[in-house]
Amino acid sequence: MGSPGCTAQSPLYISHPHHPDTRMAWLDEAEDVKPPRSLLGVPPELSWSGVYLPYCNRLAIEENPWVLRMTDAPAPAAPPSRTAEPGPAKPSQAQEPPSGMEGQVEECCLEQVQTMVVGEVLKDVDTACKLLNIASDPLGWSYVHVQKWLLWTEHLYRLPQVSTMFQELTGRDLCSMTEADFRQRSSQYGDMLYAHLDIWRSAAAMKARCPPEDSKSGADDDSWSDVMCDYPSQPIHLWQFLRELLLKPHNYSRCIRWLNKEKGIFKIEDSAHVARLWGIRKNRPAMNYDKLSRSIRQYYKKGIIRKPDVSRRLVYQFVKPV
DNA sequence: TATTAGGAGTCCG
DNA sequence: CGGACTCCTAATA
Repeated sequence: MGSPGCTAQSPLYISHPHHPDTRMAWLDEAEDVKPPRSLLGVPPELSWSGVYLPYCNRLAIEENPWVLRMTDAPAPAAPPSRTAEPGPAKPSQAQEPPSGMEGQVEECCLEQVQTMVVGEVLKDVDTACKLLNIASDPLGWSYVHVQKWLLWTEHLYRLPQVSTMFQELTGRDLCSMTEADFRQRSSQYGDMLYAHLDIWRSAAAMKARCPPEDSKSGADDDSWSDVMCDYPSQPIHLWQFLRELLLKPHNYSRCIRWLNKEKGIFKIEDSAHVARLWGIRKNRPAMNYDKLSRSIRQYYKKGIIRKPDVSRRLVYQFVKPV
């Protein structure tokens, strides 16, 4: 039988790259989707740690693998139970918790997890910045940047369309708004957006405090920076965008990946997802794979992208490999 | 049913 | 004007 099986479990579920059954609901169609309520009510005056843990617990459960990959932590990952509470996770395997230094160990682990989580959040904010081509500090955002961020946030938390409630606002405007102001614009999701903005502001503040220094630090297979430096803030071309996604397998291999990097052959694994990302990037909420693929096909004539010799569905080839 | 291909009109920087 | 978006028809797997 073609029963959808795992899809019916959570009311939050819309679509997920892991599932072949990708039911695409663009933002304005997602009326039945409730926001992750546990995100709400996070007092803005809380510090990093206070803010992040609730968020990350939630986000891990929300399953946002292409953006927030908390679940990829090297620690023996707890099975993704659907309880969002930050309480002690019940070990599912036969593993006796040591009783003696339990407190110390727990505290130490907590700190490690916290550090890791903060790092991951910073990375994810950074990735989102690059994907959206906006600065990480909301204070510098234009109207357009604000809208992009809103679209992105809608996408992330599967919110119905809220961006219309925040038109004509710069990042500075946004930052000067109180939580009540947010709620006034969107009674249902205002506080959540406020909290999410707070994360970005904190991330920007953190980045300012600790300068990047990333450069050669790790074997971070690939870096956006070179890509982004080439086109500081110009309108990006589709082929460039696709290449960017391909150069970030860590985040996007579930939706687009190389089949043969040397030859420039790649496969779009989740066409709807790639289209959605492109739509967010270009501020085109109505973007879909139909249109995206039409744009790709325009590249045939221009000799930028072509179908590989053996044509396969959703497989394309850069004429000039990277 | 989703993907592929390409024509054609439109919009925008 | 170029590039992308949009809508379209038709073919194909």
